[in-house]
Amino acid sequence: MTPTLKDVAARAGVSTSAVSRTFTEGASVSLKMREKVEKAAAELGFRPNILARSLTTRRTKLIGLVSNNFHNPIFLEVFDLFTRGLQERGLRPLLVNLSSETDPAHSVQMLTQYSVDGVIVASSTLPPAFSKAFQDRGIPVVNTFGRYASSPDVHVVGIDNVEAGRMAARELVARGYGRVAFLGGPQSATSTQDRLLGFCQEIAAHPNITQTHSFAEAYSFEAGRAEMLRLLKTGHAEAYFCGDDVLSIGVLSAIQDAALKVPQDIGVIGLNDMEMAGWESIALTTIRQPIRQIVTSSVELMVAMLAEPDRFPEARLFSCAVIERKTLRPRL
Amino acid sequence: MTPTLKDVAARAGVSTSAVSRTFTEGASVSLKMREKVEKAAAELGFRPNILARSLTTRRTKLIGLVSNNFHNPIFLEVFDLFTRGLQERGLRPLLVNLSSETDPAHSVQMLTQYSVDGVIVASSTLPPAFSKAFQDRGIPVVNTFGRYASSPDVHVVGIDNVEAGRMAARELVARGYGRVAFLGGPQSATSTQDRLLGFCQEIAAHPNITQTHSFAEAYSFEAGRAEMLRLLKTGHAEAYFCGDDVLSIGVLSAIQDAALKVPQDIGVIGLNDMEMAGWESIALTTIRQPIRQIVTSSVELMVAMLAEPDRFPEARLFSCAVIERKTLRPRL
DNA sequence: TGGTATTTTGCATCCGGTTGCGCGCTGGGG
DNA sequence: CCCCAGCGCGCAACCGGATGCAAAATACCA
Repeated sequence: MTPTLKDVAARAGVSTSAVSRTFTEGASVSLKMREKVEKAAAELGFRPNILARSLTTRRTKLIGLVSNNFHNPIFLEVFDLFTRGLQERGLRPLLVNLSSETDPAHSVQMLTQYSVDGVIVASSTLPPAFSKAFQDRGIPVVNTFGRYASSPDVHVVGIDNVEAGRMAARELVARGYGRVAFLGGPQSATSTQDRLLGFCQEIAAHPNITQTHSFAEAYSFEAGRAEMLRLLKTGHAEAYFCGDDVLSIGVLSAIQDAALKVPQDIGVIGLNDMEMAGWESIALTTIRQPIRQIVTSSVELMVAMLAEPDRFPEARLFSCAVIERKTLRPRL
Repeated sequence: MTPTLKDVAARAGVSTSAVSRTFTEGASVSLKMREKVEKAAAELGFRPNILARSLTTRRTKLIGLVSNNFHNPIFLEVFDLFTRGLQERGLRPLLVNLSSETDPAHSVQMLTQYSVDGVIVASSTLPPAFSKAFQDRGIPVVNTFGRYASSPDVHVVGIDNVEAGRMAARELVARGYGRVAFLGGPQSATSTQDRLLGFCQEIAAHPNITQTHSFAEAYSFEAGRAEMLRLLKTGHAEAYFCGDDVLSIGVLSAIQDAALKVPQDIGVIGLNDMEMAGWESIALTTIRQPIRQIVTSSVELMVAMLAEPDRFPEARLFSCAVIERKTLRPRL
């Protein structure tokens, strides 16, 4: 069907090695030979089969892109940036959706069966042990949005979630809220844990402010909305720091249902600054996580690891910033 | 590093063929042999290398998943459903983002270099010729969200966009709007063209209703908002059929900016029924496109084509339904 | 022009598996 | 007990391409 090395070699009247070499960067081929081969190849429409090549080169240029977050719109942006970044560098994302796959170990196996050159784990809700499993198999890993402290053996790119929690708390304090709360994502997510930690630390420094917290079941609109509806029944705080924008938007929806006003009755601050947060009908005050930089940096780190596999594990943390819109009352 | 057939064969004291056969479905192996091999394989943690295998079997189980729509949240849902559907059937999505890649022909080449078993083109803004390029290379293609009429040589799964356009028009007519408009996505998208066509057809049957139309530059919030802001300056219609929900939401935002009320001053009906359309703060009246069925059906069609490559091209069209919320005034 | 240094080239082997073919073994029927 | 059928196994070739090595071709220099 598709032409092979052999076909090209036959047509050009040269050995297969010669053909192979013209398609191998840095191989020794005379100009005359190259021209002859390229002509024959062009006529046949030949392109080397990367999978066959990978058998000897041990490079597939396949990168496993693993995530379990397919319900948060911010991840569409993440996938967009990842796929483009990888493509620009000649790498190909093999997408793995862990939402349904019961056993993560299974996808470790699968990705090794496909000889991926590396794996990017884009999630803060997957346990660090998962990322480590690849490492143990000798596969370079980058854990994007991961926790940096607990796993010094895996590369991490993201933000300092503890600091983000503090930042949110400082913002609520600055606006004079007396009863504040954290409404996090899944409690098992390291990002949730860290944001809560930072939040509590900061609030603790202000004895006159009371703090409570609870968790939504997922980083999703529905989960945020459901949790807030529950809270509204039992009495609520003056302001909420939500672990994520999409969660915040769910929360806003619940508040609206209860015929309460934001920011007059309740304040809300999110985290991420997804595109939607800026839409007029939402206008969410939030903490911007520099998604673009995080993803770009993750790709660059992956490329660096491919060149130098024994690279020492590294954490790349980016700083966040408060984006003020209309869901918190003014600073005092 | 990772154990190979040979290693297992050596440890089990059998030929490599025997090992290969125990891992090949339907091959002839005695029970005793199978046990011996499986024991050795388990001890070594052996899994056959799918890429090497593919050289002879000519099956990679890799499916190219091509799209250029990474800004419409509905596509996160689409990717979620696709990846899960493919995974459940042992297929692996190789994701291709065509937004940045200038030359689509390049990705045709790339996907053939990776010997993908099939390609799913999930887009209505890519020209049918693109899907056909795979067909011509002998690669099974499914064009999800494609246009069924113009390309009887490529499998298409989606909706009848002309009918969807009619449906929207009927809805506006039923609510007594006198000056209606279509605000479509990119004019080059077949979906836009067809929806406009149906819309015009239906309105034409009502001589007392006037109709205009214009196009946003992309299926995105910003594009919809920008186009509506422009329209508001030059005088606007009573109701708009937007080619997509995310476009509609952009339109709603623009209307809000102009201090106009929906549905009192302007009516809006979208298309898709993305999750967000149901959120309280948006409450978009829209035409539901059965995304789940479309994607599931696309995957099933792909599986069928893998089993029977010469299958006759087929169009699978699903019907839509109006979901009434709060952006159109009541029926008369 | 001869001789050596340097490229280029082809041969053969290998990457990790699969598979057609033929042989040996087992088993059942006569 | 013999014969033949049929299953199970190993041998060897092959999938598409990369590469070490040595031979061949070219370049360089005196």
